[in-house]
Order: sequence, then C-alpha cells, then structure tokens
Amino acid sequence: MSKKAKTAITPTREENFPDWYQEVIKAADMAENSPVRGCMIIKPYGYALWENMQSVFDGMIKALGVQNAYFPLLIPLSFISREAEHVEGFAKECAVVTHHRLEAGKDGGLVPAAPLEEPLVIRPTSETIIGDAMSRWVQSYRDLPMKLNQWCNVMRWEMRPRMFLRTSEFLWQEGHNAFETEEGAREDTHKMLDAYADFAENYLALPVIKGEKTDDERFPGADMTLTIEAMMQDGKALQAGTSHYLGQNFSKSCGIKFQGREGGEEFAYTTSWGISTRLVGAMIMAHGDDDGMIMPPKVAPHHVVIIPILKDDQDSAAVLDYAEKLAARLKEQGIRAHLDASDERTPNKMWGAIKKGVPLRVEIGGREVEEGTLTHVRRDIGRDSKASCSVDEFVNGAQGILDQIQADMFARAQKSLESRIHDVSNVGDVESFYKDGGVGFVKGSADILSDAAFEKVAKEHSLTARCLPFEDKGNKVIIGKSY
RNA sequence: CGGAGCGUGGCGCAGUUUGGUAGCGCACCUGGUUUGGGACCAGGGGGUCGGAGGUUCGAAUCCUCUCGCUCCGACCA
Repeated sequence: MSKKAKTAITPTREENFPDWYQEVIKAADMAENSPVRGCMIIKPYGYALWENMQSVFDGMIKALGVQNAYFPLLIPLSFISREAEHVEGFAKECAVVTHHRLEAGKDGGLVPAAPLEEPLVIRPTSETIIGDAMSRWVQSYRDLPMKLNQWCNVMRWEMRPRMFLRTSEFLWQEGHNAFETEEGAREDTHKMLDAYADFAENYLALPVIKGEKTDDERFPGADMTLTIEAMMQDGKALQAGTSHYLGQNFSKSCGIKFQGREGGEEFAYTTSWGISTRLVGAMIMAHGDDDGMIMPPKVAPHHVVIIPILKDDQDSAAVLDYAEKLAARLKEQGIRAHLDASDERTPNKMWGAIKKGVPLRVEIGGREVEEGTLTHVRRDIGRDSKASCSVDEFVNGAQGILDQIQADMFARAQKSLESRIHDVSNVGDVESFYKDGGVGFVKGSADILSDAAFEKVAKEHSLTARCLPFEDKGNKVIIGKSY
C-alpha cells in the first residue's frame, strides 16, 4: 500500500475531470451506457435519486396550481413546422419515425416495410402538441390560466452524448402554461424560475445564478428565456433549468384563442419550463469528491446506511437485531435508513456507501451493542467526523445532522461559486483571464457582448454568455465555458 | 463531421514493435482462517483477443476494409 492517500475514484478530479465524472457514475452504480449510442440505462440507485427529485418538485408545482397530464411521444411532422423559429431550432435534432412494420428481409434480417403517409417526430419537446390540445381546451378567459405539466422522456439527437448531462433521450418535466395577459405570462415565467432556483438551492444544495439568456441563447420560439446557471467544480457552467416566455408565438401557430372579457377573440400568452435528469449530473459535478458521489440529504436515496460489523454467528444475530431496531426507529422519524445486511465484507460495505455518497454512515459492532451506542460518520467530511453516541441521542439528532450536511454542502458549493466569478471591465480582460488559465466565470458590463472583438475571443476559449443576472438588472453579463 | 486515444474472461489491463499452444490484478465459485477504512491461504470456473477478408505451415500480433467506445472541438438542456 502506498503512502499516498488512496482515493476510491481514479483518476482524481484534478487529474482528469471528465473521466472522474464517468467513474463516479459507475462506482455509485447510478447508470450505464445502453446498446444505442446516446441513450443510457438509469440503474435503480440513480433512478431512486431521480424519483426523489421528481417527488419534491412535483409537490412544489402542484402547490402552484399546476396539473399533471400526459401527451404522446409521437408528434405529427406538420406540428413541428408550425412555429418558424421552433422548427429551425429543433429540426436537426429530431428523430423521425417513417415506418410502422418490420418484415423479414432478403438476407434474413428484419426491414421496415410499411412507410407512413406522414412521418412522425419523436418529441424533442412538446410545445406544439400541447398547444394543439390547449387550442381545443381553451374557449373562454374563464379557462385561463391553464397550467399543465408532464413528466416524460424526450429525444434530441445529440452529436456528443455524456451521461446525464447530454443524452439523446432524457427524462424531464415540461410545464406549459397559458394566460390571458402578457403580464400574467411574464410573471409566471419568473415564478417558475424561482421554483427552480428554490429547488436547486434548497434541495439539491446547488447554488445558482438567476438571469435572462441573451438573444443567441434563447429557446427557439421564445421571446424571453430565463435560466438558472450553476458552476461545476471544474469551473464550467451548467444550465440547470429554463423558463420561457413564449408570447403569442405558439398560441398563434397552434390556435390557442379564447373569448375575452369584452367578447372579442384573443390569443393566449404561453410559457414553458423544464428541468431534466441533467440535474443529476450537476449534483455529481458540484458535490462529488475523489471518493465518489456525495448526495444532498434532501434527495438522497438513503439518508443513513447502517453497517453491521459481524464477527461470528452468535454475535451477528445480536448485532443485526440491534441494527434492525435502529433502522426501524429512524424510519419512524421519516429518515430513509438502509441496513446493509448483505454478506459483503465490512470494508467493502463501507467503501460502497462512500462511493454512493450516502450522507450518514452508522457502524455497529459488538462493542456498540454492549454499550447501547453507535458510531457515525458524515460522508461529506469523512473519517474526521467519526463520532460515537447513544442510540437515543442519534435517533433524536439524526435529522439535525442531515440538515447540517445539507446546509454545509450548499455553503461549500456557494463559496466555490462566488470565489470563481471574476470581475472584468472589457474584452481584453476576458481574454487574458482565460488565456492565463483562469477557471470559472467572468462578469462584466453587458456591452462586452457587442464589442466586435468578443466573438473571436469567445470562439478561441469556447466561451458563451451564460446569462444576464437579475441581481445586476440586466446590465451585466456572466460569461464562461459550459457543458 | 474533424483531431486524438482505445476495443483481449464480468471489470481494469499486459502481451502487438520482433507472428509460435492467451496472461495478470480485481470480481466470481469451493474449503478454511479472518473481519472497527479496501484480509489471507489453498483449490477452481470462465476469453473463437470488436467484426470481415487477406498474407502465412501458423495471426491478439502483419496488410486491407469495417463496426463500436471515450476524450477534445463544431451543435445543444
């Protein structure tokens, strides 16, 4: 064994961040690649995380009056071309279904046999098909606002897929709201962005910058796109959620019109908003360390993993019994406790829990059983946080420890974000910052974007305008490399 | 679609330059000793070396063509 601290993940973040990322996913058993390029298999542990995220956010939007529904995967080709900018933005990423039957071919393989009269597009997003439904459902101003959401998969043919961050098929929620007035819709666009920021910061421990996208970065077909931008540990930006004000673009192309208060025919103002499984990637890259994943307690599949340290059979029964009782008591408190009763060797169980990022680990052996105590360790801090206490004390205090972990994770991420936003006053500053190997974002006057020299600098260092932050009232711009 | 790298038991790799009976670590199975931050001993199972052609007495190794994966760029959530 070498003297150098052994990390559970190789390479380390510093050695090779992209490889480290992939290894964390594998080590935590969250997902794997599928036989089809660009698609991924989300394994039970990774999916459990997504389910928790869904459940939290679903509750948030229902509290805002949103109703869930489900719209079809397949969209008539003609629908996609209804909104001019929308087509242009999505056309090249669309997967198209052209046939509906397979038959035995000449060389024994199966070949598509029956061409469709009108090809179908696998939804890259559902504005058009939901717009079509809304056009039938909205008759009067009394039907507004209408707030619909669906949890589903979408497909965008990607040139360069990366697990969770950019896969051809991904899971998300897409919300589609329709309003009587422009003000109502604009206000809603902000409200949904606020929900995203709340979700990211308070549940995923992911600090974000709220702002508006620049013209080039806007959603195809939107008049305004709002975003929450997060920073990963390598200093790159990740667009973590977007909320779009669509004006009357889609209501006009989909025919969402209603009879107004004065009796006249009016077009609705619509919004759409989405977050995806990409957020899983964001959490990995924002919180993970060289030993693997670190789950934010509020969405972690397991809050506490209990590891029984078993010696001989006689002892084992007592230890297991003790551990089971502890698990039951924790569950009563609403804590997701997981007893690892597998017959893995003890160190493997421990490293397994570390790599999976379970926030709190409890170790129980013969000693603890005799004393009525247990040993616990925080994942985010590691062995330095190892402590011993009575079972009662732990059962009463566990939620507090989890809350502390959640708060500390957010504070760490926020500090990392804030310390890596650098003020610049002109394009020259931007260039020299990245040329000198600067890591993170730069922030300066929004005028930088219209400087003729910006385009070249941006291209050279793969920079994009991330957003015009609200906190600067649109006068400043955040620029950075991004995923 | 460009640039770089890689395809060898479940996973990670060596072997390829210089052709000669396919190896190592981890994992797995059996038995035993072990167990508080990655145990040990002994025995064992598992691979048509990504695929197709070719050269050769003989190909993981040489030649041609293909397919796929990863990273970096262009496009994007």
